[in-house]
Amino acid sequence: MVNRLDDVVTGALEVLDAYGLEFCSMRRVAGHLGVQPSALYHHVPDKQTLLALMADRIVAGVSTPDAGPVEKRAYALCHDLRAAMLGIRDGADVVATASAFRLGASRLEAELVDVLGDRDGSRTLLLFVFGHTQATQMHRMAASVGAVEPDDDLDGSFDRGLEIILRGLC
Amino acid sequence: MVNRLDDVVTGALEVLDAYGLEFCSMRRVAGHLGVQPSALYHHVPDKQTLLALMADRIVAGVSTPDAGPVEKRAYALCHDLRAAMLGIRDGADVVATASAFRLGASRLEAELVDVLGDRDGSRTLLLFVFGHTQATQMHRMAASVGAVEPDDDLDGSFDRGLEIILRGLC
DNA sequence: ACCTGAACACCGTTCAAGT
DNA sequence: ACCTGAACACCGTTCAAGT
Repeated sequence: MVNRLDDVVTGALEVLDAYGLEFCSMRRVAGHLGVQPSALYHHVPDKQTLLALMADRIVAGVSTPDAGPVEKRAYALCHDLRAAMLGIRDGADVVATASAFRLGASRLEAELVDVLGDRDGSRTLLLFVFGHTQATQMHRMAASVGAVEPDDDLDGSFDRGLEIILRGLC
Repeated sequence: MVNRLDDVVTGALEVLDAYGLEFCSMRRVAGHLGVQPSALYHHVPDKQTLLALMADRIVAGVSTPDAGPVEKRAYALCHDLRAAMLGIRDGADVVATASAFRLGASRLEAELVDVLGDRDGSRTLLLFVFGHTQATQMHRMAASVGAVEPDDDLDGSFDRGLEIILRGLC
């Protein structure tokens, strides 16, 4: 079986969605691809790099609308980003961790700075989106296992947090 | 050698500060305490619980001043919390992860709700403090190894982010 | 270019047994 | 109450070698 780097990332995302980050090991990804664990190191120098590539793919379709009032554009980006991360198991964890590593240098942050014209404001907004989405995803997981009573207004809480920051920003 | 739960948490925090979260394994903590790995399970049901106890200890001294204008009290709490997490290697990671698990149910969030009278505002503020401090600590680690040019205004960036949220809140 | 097979130095956790 | 010793089922990564 022949794999390219793209196939490896795709396979890793399939394992992530099926088993969660905790069990998304190099050995499991290799098994899923029908290959020995060591074969992955032909495509990727280490696990951290693979996780960064997975994060890039998760947010690949997210971007800022290029028309409308500043506030609406920022709002739309944040909502898209949240949806993309919620679209795959543990997606928020994967993206947040990878992004923390290059804070100040991520595409999303650069786009937001472009829209808002405010470095610290963009960072504040992004950190909130990551943090809140991680908490949402964690809470949903815990609730689906019955470990906690479900919170039915996580989306509302996200919106209101977003509005607090945008209010302070504009 | 006889250990209590408190000694185990203390030992774990020493290992954390000396080697970082990545190498803060149950086996290493046990070794540090001069005990077999299995001995830890007499004190703690699993690693996750130990990490939660470590997080509690890291923020144990943090609390809201009970006088002054609302904004100053919230500001002081956030700064104290940040300082406590920065006071130990990977402290922000440990506290943020443990807190994400009980969002809505942590002592710090309850105190903040008391001061601000706003659930979503408190959550927004806390998520920012965790996210920004994690990024700060990560960046400092990377800079100290020469992997990245040091950013000399992380503290200023934190303050400005805090002000954006407090402005939107009051 | 892409992969195998074997090895190295680790993990978290369980469990019977000891004191 | 606190711990040992041994085991189980895993990790990430390296490296010589194969096609």
